[in-house]
Amino acid sequence: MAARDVVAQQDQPWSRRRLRSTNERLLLDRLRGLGAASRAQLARETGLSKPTVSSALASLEAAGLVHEVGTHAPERGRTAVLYAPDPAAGYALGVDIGRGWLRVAVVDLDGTVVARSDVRNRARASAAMADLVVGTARQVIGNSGVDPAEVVHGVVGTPGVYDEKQRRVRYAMHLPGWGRAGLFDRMREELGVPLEVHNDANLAALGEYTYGVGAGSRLFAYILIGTGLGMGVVSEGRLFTGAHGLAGEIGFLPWPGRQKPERLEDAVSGVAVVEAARQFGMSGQLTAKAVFDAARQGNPAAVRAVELEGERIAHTVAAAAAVLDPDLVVLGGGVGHSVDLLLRPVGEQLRTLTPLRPRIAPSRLGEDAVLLGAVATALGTARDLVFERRTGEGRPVRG
Amino acid sequence: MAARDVVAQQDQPWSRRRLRSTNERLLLDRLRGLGAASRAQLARETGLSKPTVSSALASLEAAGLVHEVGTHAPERGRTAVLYAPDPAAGYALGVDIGRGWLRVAVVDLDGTVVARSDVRNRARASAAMADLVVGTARQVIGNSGVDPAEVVHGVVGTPGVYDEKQRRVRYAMHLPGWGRAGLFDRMREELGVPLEVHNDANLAALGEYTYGVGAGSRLFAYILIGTGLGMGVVSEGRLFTGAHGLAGEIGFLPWPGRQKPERLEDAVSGVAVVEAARQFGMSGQLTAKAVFDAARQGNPAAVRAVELEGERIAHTVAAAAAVLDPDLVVLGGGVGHSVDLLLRPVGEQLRTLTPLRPRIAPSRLGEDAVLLGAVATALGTARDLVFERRTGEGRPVRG
DNA sequence: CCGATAAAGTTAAGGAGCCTTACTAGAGGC
DNA sequence: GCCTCTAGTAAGGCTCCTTAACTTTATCGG
Repeated sequence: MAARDVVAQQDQPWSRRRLRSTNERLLLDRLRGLGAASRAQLARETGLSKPTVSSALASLEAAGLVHEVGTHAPERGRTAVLYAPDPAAGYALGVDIGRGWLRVAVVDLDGTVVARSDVRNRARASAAMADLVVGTARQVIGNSGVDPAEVVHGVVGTPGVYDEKQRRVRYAMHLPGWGRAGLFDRMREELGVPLEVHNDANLAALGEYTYGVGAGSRLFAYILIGTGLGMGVVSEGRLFTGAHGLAGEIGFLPWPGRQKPERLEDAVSGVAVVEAARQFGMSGQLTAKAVFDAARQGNPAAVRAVELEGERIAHTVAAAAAVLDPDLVVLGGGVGHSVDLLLRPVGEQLRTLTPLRPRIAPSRLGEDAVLLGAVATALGTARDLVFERRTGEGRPVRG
Repeated sequence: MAARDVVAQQDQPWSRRRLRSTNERLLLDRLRGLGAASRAQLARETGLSKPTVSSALASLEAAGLVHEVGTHAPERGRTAVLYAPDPAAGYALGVDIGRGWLRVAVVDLDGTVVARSDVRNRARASAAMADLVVGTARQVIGNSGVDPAEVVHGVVGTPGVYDEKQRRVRYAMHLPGWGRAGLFDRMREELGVPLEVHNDANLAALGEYTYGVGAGSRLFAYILIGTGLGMGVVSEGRLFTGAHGLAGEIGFLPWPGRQKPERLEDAVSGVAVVEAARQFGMSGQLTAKAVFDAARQGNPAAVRAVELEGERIAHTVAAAAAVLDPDLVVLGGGVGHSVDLLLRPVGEQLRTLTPLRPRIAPSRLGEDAVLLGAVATALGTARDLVFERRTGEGRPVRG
């Protein structure tokens, strides 16, 4: 969304006002990259002249986006005054609505988590779940000691796809009633924070890209295997969403299963592992985790079930590799703990399926991937918002 | 490539020189969109002031990028002088190297084809093929009457993937020796035109997006079915290439064929249609075209072969749809003429494979898709180049 | 035919914001 | 104490944008 605004602006004319704004933005971004820097250093790095840097930095300081943060003594010569972005100039909210857990975090503009809460999600009705989200978010903001008005943006991760026009979630098979219209509007209203809604696998991909093993990848795919099955794709640092936000809905991949075509999601998700294990002879109260644990102990039925799961994931990876050409595929979600068991069978099967062999790695963030992705996304928008409102306060606007 | 430069520039500081340059660029682009416009009209549309538009337009005219093109009488008031981009300010070269045909076109900056030649490609050795390309390109430029130095950029479409580092084509299975290093360097040198090399399916996608049925699609996939099998993906108007330029190499899709896993390319390409027809009982000297023609006449073996081909294509489309979420899939290439026969079986099979059902359409450009894609790509870069060299000639450069 | 109106385009004045140059400030080395 | 080196400031100039007023050229209505 923020990115689209920038693109739209490129058709606008360039007056000196825009020039100044762009240079201030350049300095702020550079400062975030460096952590802290002197005016002279910024001038060298950006190519701007020293006076320009001084004046732009003064504006940023007046707007409260930047502040002095210490000094640095060069080998010889006058000591420099260091500036850094003010992390307290605004805050962002991240929410991960999972079937089992609800996670909420508030971060400052540096991306540091200032408050967080993970609560079991026992709500069955969608209204109760919305209430839980709002309540927990209020509580986290309260605990953080941050003025609620300073939480300028929030991002929510949920299964399914958010339809901007109908203002509701679609394709959230595992959350009954969650597709009702108006749910998120109510949450926005009660919370008083703008909320952006994204698919959980997409956010997990962004999280893993920003804070995890995906860093620096040109094209990277995150496969979320849990109750459901999803994939998020990050291309050149930006989320790849497709025409209707359905990109990566690999639950819909054709899968050569039985006579009647079966959805891949049903063949790969946690439920399928349990089903396979049962078919191979395991019995009792099984969960996916239990099957993986048994396989680690050497239980033959469990080993065969895991082997089969590996083959199925390999099929998914092979399809994604042929279409997208990723340089890295990360496996995460519920099976995240068990990726060590899966890597070998996936790799072996992949060799028989396709000559393409992207690097495959387990998630580094584990259960936090979705939340951190939400936080990273919200942070990006929050930084934009805080920067944009600067002008209005700092100086009078004239035509 | 041009797009990447723009991104890189965004980290550079914005001085006054850049300001002017950006506004001139804005005006030129707007002018291309409108075809022709008066200064007052441009001022209204861009938001720039009238004096600024006058002065920037004068610079552009001095640089030869823009010229007066007529007048327009408003309902009342003084008649306006109309300006338009000068199409003769530079030229671009497009080349489609296919196994059967070599196509070359020269276009002016408006995108109008000023000369074109299609020749049979009978060369078997790669060196002969390179010579044929250079010879034909020279001839087309000669016929166009354009000064060869004014052909500022060229784009070549070929099967396979061009490796920028090794400076050679890879994965061009159907062109023996075509992967040799130095081939394109020699062509560049002998022709004296910078040549960019791209995968043919990718260019076809871009061509169909720019001039064909793909116009305005948010995410669109072009499936090229001919001697080989390839897919090009255009996302938000830009080519989607993946991490190593292999995106859309759907020849590598896993395909539930026989006992031994078979490459999808072998199952879907033209050769496979012939093979299937033979298996179903046809005989004689068969080509893919012959099979399709026979099917149109009602030959049962041919009909079954076409049916099977439809199922295979449906499998491809289903996989692409689940991963990419396109709003449009175009079928083109050698089977382009026969898409009418395929649409029904593809649609039917797709219904059984996946709930996702992107719009499927035949190519509008047919055999010209690759060439027009090459031309469109070259045109973009040529416009950039011509705009950039303007400064050097028009005015002295000062720090 | 002549003034009113309207649109296109130019001229002139003013100002925003950048750069360069030249300076001051402060820290170490000899 | 003086030299050198780096950080930062001050002054002046240049570019290029905007606003506002003006000129030019067309139509319309009397």
